[in-house]
Amino acid sequence: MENNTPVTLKFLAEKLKMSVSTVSKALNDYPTINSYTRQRVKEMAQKWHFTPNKSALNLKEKKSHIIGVILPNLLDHFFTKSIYGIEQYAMQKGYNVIISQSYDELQKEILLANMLLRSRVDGLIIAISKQTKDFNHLDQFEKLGVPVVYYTRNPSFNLNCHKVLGNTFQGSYEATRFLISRGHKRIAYLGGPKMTNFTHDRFNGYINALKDGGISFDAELVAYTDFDKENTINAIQKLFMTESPQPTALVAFKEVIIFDAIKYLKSIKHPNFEEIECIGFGNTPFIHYLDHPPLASIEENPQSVGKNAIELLLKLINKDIGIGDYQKVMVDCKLVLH
Amino acid sequence: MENNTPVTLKFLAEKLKMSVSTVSKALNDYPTINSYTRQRVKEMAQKWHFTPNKSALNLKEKKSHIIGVILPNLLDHFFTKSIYGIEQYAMQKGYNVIISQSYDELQKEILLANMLLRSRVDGLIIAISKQTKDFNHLDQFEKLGVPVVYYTRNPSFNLNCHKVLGNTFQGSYEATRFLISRGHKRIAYLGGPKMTNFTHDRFNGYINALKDGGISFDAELVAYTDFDKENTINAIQKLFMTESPQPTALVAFKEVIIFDAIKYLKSIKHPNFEEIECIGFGNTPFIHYLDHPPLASIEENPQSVGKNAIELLLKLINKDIGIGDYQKVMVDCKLVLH
DNA sequence: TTTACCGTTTCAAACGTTTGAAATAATTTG
DNA sequence: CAAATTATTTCAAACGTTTGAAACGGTAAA
Repeated sequence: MENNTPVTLKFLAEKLKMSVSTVSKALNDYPTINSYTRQRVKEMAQKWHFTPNKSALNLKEKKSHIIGVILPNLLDHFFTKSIYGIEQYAMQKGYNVIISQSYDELQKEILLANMLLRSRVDGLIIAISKQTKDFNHLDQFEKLGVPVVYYTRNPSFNLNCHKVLGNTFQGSYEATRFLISRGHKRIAYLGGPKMTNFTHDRFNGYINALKDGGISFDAELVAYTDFDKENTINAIQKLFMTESPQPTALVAFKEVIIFDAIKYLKSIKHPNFEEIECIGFGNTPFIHYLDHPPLASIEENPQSVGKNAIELLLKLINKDIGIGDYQKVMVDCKLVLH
Repeated sequence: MENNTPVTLKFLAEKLKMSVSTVSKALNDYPTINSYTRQRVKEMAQKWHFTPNKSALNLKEKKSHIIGVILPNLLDHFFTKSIYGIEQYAMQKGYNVIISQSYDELQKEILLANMLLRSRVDGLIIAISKQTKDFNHLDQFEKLGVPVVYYTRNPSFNLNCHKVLGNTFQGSYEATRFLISRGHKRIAYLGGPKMTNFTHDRFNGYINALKDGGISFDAELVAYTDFDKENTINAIQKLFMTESPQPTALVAFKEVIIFDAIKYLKSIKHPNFEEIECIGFGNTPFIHYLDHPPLASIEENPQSVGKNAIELLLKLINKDIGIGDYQKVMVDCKLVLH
């Protein structure tokens, strides 16, 4: 409008008839700069809406001020909400966030990781794909000094890495205890893909709750699936189409899986599917439209998980924490009744 | 690993005992460079995994290679899917995408717009909030030569701007015709927030379909709402709690609104809510879990809308199209039966 | 008057790239 | 064999910022 020459330090310096370095130092509050000069510079900068050129700064500081985020997909509300926590905090600290989806495919994840590495991101936050068992494509980040924070999903074997996880043990413990308190004796457990440890903790929460509640464990009440409907149906068949006494309640590793389960039981006209009380991880807004909504949801506080992940990552980037000093952050879950 | 000095042009030049400019020109296929030299340079670059430093390039080219995207939220699957179209194409062309959510609030949108402008994005793609009536915060982009593409949501009055829209006229026309073909005589129309024109086109599609189908228009069959449940209930009351003959079908500006409608009708035990045939915009994966799913969905092809938006934006950034030569792109909808 | 020492400002190099102009090397021409 | 021409490489400036070192003007001490 007024002028189309870019407002740079040089521009301000010419207006003020002083050198570029004086202007720079004045804006950065160098003590050697005369306070009157500093004031004049700041006024001029404000008047012209000066903003330091990020590319120049990046070049100088050898940083990109970009954080890479890889997650399986954006259709899962957990991830969508966690992004809000990440973006909010990153933006505040002057970082930009690049979000990319692996669609739970290892090949795609590798491609994205390489892409982000080439983009020279300053750090990476990742929820690994369900296929990821090998971590070469992620280890290269740390080798180059780029910190990586694993969030939500975490390799089952003891990998040395920074992680931010939902306290799924506590989540399924509470859910199971709640079901026990409602009088259930036969509570089924439906677990997720075995390759990521998020199954493991949930299962232990269930087991411990049973023990503490004085109910003996029955392996027939446990089945596994993933995000594939067919596998879910198989699992449901294992749990509900047996000779032994049927389960009257269900704890599932993901709430959406319960929807598939109920739909299937309904389709085969399972005699008392309406009475089965289900609780799963997640808190889908959609739930209220269902005729047979789950009894409760385990709210995973995705926003908090996201915020913790970015907070940790920034500490690593700023070397407040050593890259080899591996951290583990747990975020509690909360049982939400409907 | 092998070495921690950064792989730059200078680094390669020293290895090859030639000047930085030769290396640069060889990599950029300058015809003045000897082909043998070029080959040697390229081999060396490959060997050391050379990638040009983006910050340096950005500084030189006076670009950020960042595209800003502002959208109301990520919980709506339309937006989530449209992002995929945007990101995919942008990444391919060497651009990064910053996504931010306005939560349909004008104040937040203004904040984000200013933030992105200060971040020196090369272009902006925006789905305006439902509160946006004034465009100062967006006009400043074009004034500074930063192109803006409005997508999906478009100001109702005739604003000169670049837009990529779903062909909602065609979408609701087809939906209405389909309902007529199934014998419906009283088809209600439930529209959305009036401030954005996306209501307008949909309504016209409905009207024209009625006309072409030989059904006379009845103002009593039209009501408006937004994303607020209470307003939806009011609208449903207007449509379904009257003396005059009840509607037997419904066309809604958003599919999720239908869920609220059905839920309400069910809760008040509306005598024949199960027979009402509904069609809305959107194609929610969730639909299959409902006991009374809509008859059909109007698929808006969000991915294609996103892709068209970023394609147009990049053309504007590269000045293949003049910033003042306003473009309008329409993406057809498709009726999906369930 | 010279020297020393402030407080303040400016110089100059650096970050990694591109690119027109200038310099050099190689080849052809007369 | 010198001159002209062409092919190839290098120089140097620029993009906008930061920052240690050098320079400046002024005052105080010797």
